Amino acid sequence: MNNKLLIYNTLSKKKEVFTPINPPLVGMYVCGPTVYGNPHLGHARPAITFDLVFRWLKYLGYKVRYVRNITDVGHLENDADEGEDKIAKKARLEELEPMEVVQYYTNSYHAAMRMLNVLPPSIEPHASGHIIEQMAMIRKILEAGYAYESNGSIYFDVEKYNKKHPYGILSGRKVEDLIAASRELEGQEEKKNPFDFALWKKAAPEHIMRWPSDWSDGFPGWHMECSAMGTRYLGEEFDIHGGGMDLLFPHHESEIAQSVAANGKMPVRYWMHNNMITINGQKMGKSLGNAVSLDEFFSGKHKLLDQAYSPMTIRFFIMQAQYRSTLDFSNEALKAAEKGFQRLTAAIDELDKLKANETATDTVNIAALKEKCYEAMNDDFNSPVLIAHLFEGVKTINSIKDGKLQIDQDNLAVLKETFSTFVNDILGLRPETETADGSDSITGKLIETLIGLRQEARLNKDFAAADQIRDKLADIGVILKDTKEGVEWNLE
RNA sequence: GGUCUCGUGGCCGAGUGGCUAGGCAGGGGUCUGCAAAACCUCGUACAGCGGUUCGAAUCCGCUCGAGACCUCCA
Repeated sequence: MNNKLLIYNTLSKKKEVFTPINPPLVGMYVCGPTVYGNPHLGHARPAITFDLVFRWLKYLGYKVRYVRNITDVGHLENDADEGEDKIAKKARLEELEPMEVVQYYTNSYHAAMRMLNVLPPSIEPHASGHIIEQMAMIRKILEAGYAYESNGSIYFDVEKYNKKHPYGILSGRKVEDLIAASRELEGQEEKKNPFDFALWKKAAPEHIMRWPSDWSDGFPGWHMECSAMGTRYLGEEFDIHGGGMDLLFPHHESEIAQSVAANGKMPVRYWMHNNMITINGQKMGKSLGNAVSLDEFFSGKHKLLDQAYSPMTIRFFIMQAQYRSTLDFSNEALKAAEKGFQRLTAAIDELDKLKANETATDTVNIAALKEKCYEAMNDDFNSPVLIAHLFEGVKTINSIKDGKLQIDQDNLAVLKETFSTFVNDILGLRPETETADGSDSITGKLIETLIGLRQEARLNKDFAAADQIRDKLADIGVILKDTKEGVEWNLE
């Protein structure tokens, strides 16, 4: 187990060996949701991706401080520096306090994350709770001369910054290209250049969310929160910063510029970006109107969905693709994931019941399988390859069960440990169906009784009666399987 | 228009110079009263055209197609 963890770094566009700044400590910051709407499948992707990263780093023995923010202020509609705050707009439309909107959608985000078995981060800071830190950082940028005041608002001077530091180092953009590509938008006369971004915005009179500052009653710009909170909890330099690929520019690019301007150093060693969920080949996004919320997946109530999909099906579906690839949503693909996941969990049930055979002659070697699982995760968190290896294990388990293979005590122990580690702890998958051992409940006893009656019918070769019992049980969601060891049942 | 990414069998999706990815669906078989499950087995895929090479899905060039970012989105 001496292989190294490789992480694809967006900054270098290469896989790099992961070397933390202060081992065994690891600092990781991931951009969380702007809480103005129900969480959708697109939110699940980064949450699950970085949950996997979090779990694996911890498994490797690192002490991880995982910070995932809640954006509850400063995220504007339309142009980054104009338009209404998303939260404030929702509050106005629904006649709620902005913080009511924030609380409501934060709750629903948390609920969805729990369903998906996403571990809570170590710290979940709110932007609105860190206005002081954001103002302090803006002051440092002003003192360093990389920002200017205009009519009560503070803007970052991209052109000046770019003379000493490359603006575009992360996204591969050049300021000259930005000039050419920038559109003429209204209300930008305050800025020296259209691509300058707001650090602080003076609030219009009708704006509800506002704080007093040295410059005006206003609110921080969107990019400020992540820089300020990342610095606050992880230091001026930390290990990993993650988020969706759509945040690469301008959000993350601007974070780098802000931190370099304020602190004089690159804030992050490894930038990680998950790719998008697509639907019919197009990005799933709230503004595109093709987003399906997680609740709709769990209930099946959406016109694009043929059926409901359980949280673990969604989780498995997402992890069957590498995080840097786009993942295309379709009912067919989700159903395939559902079946595959059922096959995996069924094998895990069997694994508990397997017996070792000490006189085994052609016993299987599990150590190699475990090693391959380990290598897959160390290769930039390659969950689809990990899952492929686990399915090799599934085949092994089923063959042992069928008596076609034998396993000794040591290998059986390793096999159980491997599945427990990689399926439960790392992939974070948990079984969803109730197993057949619920025979101590009244319901269980009733089912066992009916199975007994069916077995009598079968002995008497009264197959019509036997099949009728099986069909009726199936109607209420109890599935029977006749095996060599007897009848197994589980709930659908 | 600029920057970038990608095009893998019926579907999803790994791999990225020579060695079976895997899952789902489908065909055939074993087992079973039947069914289900499981196991065995089959399909002979890498957008197109050219080039490099002993050898390319994998490298290079061109063509076609798709997508992302450049404005809020995870």
